[in-house]
Amino acid sequence: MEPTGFGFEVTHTDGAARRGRMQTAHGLVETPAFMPVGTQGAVKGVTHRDLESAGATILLSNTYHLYLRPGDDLIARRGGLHRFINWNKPLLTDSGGYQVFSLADRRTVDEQGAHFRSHLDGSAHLLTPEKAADIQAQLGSDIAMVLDECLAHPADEPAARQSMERTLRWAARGRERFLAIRSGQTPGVIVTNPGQAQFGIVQGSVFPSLREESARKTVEIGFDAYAIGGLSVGEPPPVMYEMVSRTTPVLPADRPRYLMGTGTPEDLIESVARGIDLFDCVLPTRNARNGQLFTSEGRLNIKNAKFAEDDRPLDPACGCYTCRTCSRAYLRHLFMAGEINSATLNTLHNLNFYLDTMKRIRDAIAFGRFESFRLAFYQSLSRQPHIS
RNA sequence: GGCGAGGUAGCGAAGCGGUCAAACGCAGCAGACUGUAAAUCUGUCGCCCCAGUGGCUUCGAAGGUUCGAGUCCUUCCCUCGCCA
Repeated sequence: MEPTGFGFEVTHTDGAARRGRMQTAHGLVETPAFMPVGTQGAVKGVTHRDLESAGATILLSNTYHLYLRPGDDLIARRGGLHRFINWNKPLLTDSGGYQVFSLADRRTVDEQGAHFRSHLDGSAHLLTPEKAADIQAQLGSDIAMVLDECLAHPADEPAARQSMERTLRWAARGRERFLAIRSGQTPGVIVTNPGQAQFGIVQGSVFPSLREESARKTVEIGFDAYAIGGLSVGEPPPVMYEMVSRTTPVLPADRPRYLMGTGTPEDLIESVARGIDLFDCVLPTRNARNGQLFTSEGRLNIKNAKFAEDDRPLDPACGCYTCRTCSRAYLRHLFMAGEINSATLNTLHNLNFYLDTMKRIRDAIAFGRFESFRLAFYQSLSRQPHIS
């Protein structure tokens, strides 16, 4: 373990896939891992207790949203995000880089940073790489992300290069600020987690040479670990897999690799096969609220009329609370009736499915059987495996 | 019994001579969702098909006026309100 409280150890490899242990200031994360998304300090529809019993070991939260409401100062006065939300396990905070993408019509970007008009009250806010580091220091997450520019797809190569190079300059500034905070040179900033680590983010759109250059230069800046950003933004999955394949070999083998914002169960498996250790995605939680459930036999839309009198569990192969206690007919009724329990039960299942899939992936790697796991996974979906 | 208001697609409700198979909302049916402005959004929603500036049948019922009627007239049936 490093002085920061952060460390990583690869315990097994199977092809490019790795199984490992990531140490943070609030505990250990077995990798490959999936991080449920709790943007505003909560995963929508479920309690922390639900998350723990589903096997979540690390949650993701969001700098931009918590800064706007309730404010990082308020959270710092409560002793930091862990204490405020009463989650005593690892936390990662995204920097707000994704909001540069998702709130594109409410912001402008220049060299300084991203100028936002708050979606809550229209007020103006400037998020710089330094500010993102300050906010995250006050939140006290175990892993802070550097501010990047998540570029929309498609982008042409000159634009992608320009954006990637700006992200590199922001990365250097963000890193410098992070180190200054750590060494106590920022009196105005309340540090609520001295063991916080910081990850850099690789950009470069869908251009392999830009991805490779971004990875190399981000590593040169020197972060605790590295993420791949700007994917899962509308490009075809094979393109994303190709970008991952081109990027992971450039990243240090002794540091975790985090593919941001991904993905479908297939995406997770394909990315683990290419050397990814960490994921986050809103898909299991958002789609649960919208009636789409992930099962061992593929996706299922509980809204469909064909489930109205279907007495089977969602996924006979699943042992989650929802599958143990609810029929498809009941879950459909709850959705159609707009019952809050619908969101909760569906979210519980989807997260269980995702986290269980990750556990199976870890076990498969440990036993050196990841490729046969991958093939079996496609077989259960009655689909052809991806071939790169 | 008298006076008044009204009967439009599964429900609610626009429509006041042609551009009406008929706005809009709900319900229904289907789809999308990938570092969460999302319990959201999109499509569809009389019947038929070769799926289109396509065919057919509709706006309480029956008749009528008109080149043309959901829209005007007559009669009837039925709802609701007020008065007896």
